[in-house]
Amino acid sequence: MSDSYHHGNLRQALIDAGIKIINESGEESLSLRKAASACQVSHAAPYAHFKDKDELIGAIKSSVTEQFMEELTDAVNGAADAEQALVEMGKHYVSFFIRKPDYFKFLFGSQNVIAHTIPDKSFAEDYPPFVLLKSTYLKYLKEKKLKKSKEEQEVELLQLWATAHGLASIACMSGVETTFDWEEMLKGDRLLR
Amino acid sequence: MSDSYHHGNLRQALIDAGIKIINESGEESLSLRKAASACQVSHAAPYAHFKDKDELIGAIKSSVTEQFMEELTDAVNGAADAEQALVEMGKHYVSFFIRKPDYFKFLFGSQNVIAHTIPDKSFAEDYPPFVLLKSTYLKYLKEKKLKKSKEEQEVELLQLWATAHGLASIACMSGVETTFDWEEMLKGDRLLR
DNA sequence: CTCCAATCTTGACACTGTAAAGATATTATA
DNA sequence: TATAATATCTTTACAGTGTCAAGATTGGAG
Repeated sequence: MSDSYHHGNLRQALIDAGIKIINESGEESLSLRKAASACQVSHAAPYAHFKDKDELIGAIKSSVTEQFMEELTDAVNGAADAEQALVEMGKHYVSFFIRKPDYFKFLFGSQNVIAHTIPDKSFAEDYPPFVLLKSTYLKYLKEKKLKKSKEEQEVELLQLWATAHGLASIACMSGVETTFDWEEMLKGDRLLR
Repeated sequence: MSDSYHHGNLRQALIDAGIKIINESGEESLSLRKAASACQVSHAAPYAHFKDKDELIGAIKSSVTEQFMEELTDAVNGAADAEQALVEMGKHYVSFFIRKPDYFKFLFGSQNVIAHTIPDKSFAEDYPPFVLLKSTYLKYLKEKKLKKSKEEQEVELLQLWATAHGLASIACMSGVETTFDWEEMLKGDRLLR
């Protein structure tokens, strides 16, 4: 308990410090030494918990992805039916990153989130946001009693994901408020019908 | 002409060296000093041509974007009609980055391409790939004699762009060959009709 | 109580971006 | 053409970075 030498929970503290730094001054200013000193610990202490700077970054990405998933899950659970759940999920997929563009740059920037988050990369079948999208979409098909071939389902799923992800990317890239109308895109026989 | 002290065209040489480094070992391994030494020049020489590392990176991004535009333009010009031009442009938008995932990470990664490429950021109205997409789309509307409101046009344009960009992003992220069917997405009353 | 493994510190190294001061070549000026 | 101004490049220096090695400190298992 004597907290001179042993921090107690340095691993989590480093992750939190990293997130704070990213929020305050962006990813590019995140360094192992800054995170360490934010935890009042020597510059080499992180190496007891992370093999690499990359490993710390991977842990931070997982943590941010959990935040992201929390919002998506809430959006889906709060919807009246599966169709609205799809709409709300897409809306939040985009608006989350518009509110936190630094998160988007961090997650989908230089490195590979998916490779970081999931071990075996069988496309994105294990990537949490995609898993949630897929299950919601399947519920939607059942709800509307729509019969589609596997191929058609894959195309629609990928298109839904790509549209939301592309919008988020474009918005975060340009830094300008994109006046997109997500409902307009989904409805009107465009992506869903 | 005595090429001891003065390089002759160091600015362009640095850009080329940067591109080569990115292609060979990714963006994260690109440093001013490496680019300088690749041009057989001292490590501070770049500062005669670029205020910053950021400024060199901006120049490289412009150069890569030109390459990208070349392929898109060829695709559009080689098409029989405007509809096929739209399809081909989208196809190449994605496949270009699948062939060069490091380019995608570099362009749309940590920094802001659009802010780099164009001075005043009025959304993306000046971003070359978007400009080409827009003109092609308008030609397509005229060709098919389709009347759409300004709002509907904007939604469709943004959706086209987001879909292509999202697919590229997802493909480059996961690192896995995405078996997407671009034509399937565009045709079949999905994005175009 | 002792010993071991986990955790943390200290010191060192190579590499980075960038600034300042000086050297050299090119261009403009007179 | 001679000289001055400017652009280009080198050298030196410094703070910050990731990472490693060696040692100090601690909590816990036996």
